[in-house]
Amino acid sequence: MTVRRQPLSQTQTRVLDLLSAAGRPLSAYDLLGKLRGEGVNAPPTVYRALEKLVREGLVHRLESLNAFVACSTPHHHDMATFAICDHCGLVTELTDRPLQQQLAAISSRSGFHATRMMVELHGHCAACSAKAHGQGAPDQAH
Amino acid sequence: MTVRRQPLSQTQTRVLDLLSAAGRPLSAYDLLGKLRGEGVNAPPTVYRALEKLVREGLVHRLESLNAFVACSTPHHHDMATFAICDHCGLVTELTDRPLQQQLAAISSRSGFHATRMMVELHGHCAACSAKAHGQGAPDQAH
DNA sequence: AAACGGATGTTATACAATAACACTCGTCTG
DNA sequence: CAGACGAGTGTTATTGTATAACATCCGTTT
Ligand SMILES: [Zn+2]
Ligand SMILES: [Zn+2]
Ligand SMILES: [Zn+2]
Ligand SMILES: [Zn+2]
Repeated sequence: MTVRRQPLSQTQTRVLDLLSAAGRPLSAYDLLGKLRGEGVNAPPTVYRALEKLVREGLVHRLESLNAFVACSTPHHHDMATFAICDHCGLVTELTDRPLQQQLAAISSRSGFHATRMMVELHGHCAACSAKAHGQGAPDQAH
Repeated sequence: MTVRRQPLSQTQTRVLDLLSAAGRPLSAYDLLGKLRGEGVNAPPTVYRALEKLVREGLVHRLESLNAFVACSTPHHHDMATFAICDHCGLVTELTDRPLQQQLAAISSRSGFHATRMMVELHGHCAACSAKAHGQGAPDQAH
């Protein structure tokens, strides 16, 4: 099951690099901000690059944050699972095959055929759970 | 585990009724459109009502659609699972306790403590799958 | 009476995404 | 070679989603 990968354009590469370097989700406008002065001046360019990268499975869109992250292990999956720390903004991409199967099973019980599954968990990461201990500083998303 | 329910205001009741009557997701601006002429003229009022209803567990926000639906079985859950038909717009709220437990288990492997779990499946409902049979009319979201 | 919480109104603004159209460039093709 | 084509981009404008900030109202509490 080899995945054919189209070569990336200048802008697409640049966007992917920025996301990888950030190591956290960035909004399209965050990216646009970083790309101003490099010849990219308007939203459509950024959105088009992101669209391509998502199509290629190199980037995921986090629906609950309106933001994008570089895929941690580009393996061309229709399903992405994320644990999002509402305190420090850390996002961890999880992979769990049984979960994917279970989700497909649950939905198909009602005759549903899933083509795209998104799972986003909000809460607190290990570090922040340890620190906060029930209550503490207000949540932020960086 | 009885859930204390604050009484709803006029506007909150009205928004919930509109969502229930629609039987499908509505955006905040859809709701605002229906409420103009009833004394509601600006987004904040709608968003505040929605915020309250979501807090009370009577309404869910669909992150991947930027829209809201009335909870099919208001049972005050932190977790909601939705199957969204990209063809006809039908949204089905699923409940599966084992899934919730499995998700908690998967995330807690990495020390994550989830407070809110969002699962949204996109694909085709039973009716549309039967009709389309592999390919057919373009998807729409109504 | 004064303070308070909850809801609302109002204006303005920020943030997210797309429409529509023109242009370039490399590749394929007759 | 000329022309068609696809992918990417630039540009301007617009639509859609959500919140900030501040003022008002009202019923309850003290
Ligand atoms: Zn991934
Ligand atoms: Zn954290
Ligand atoms: Zn529900
Ligand atoms: Zn359908």
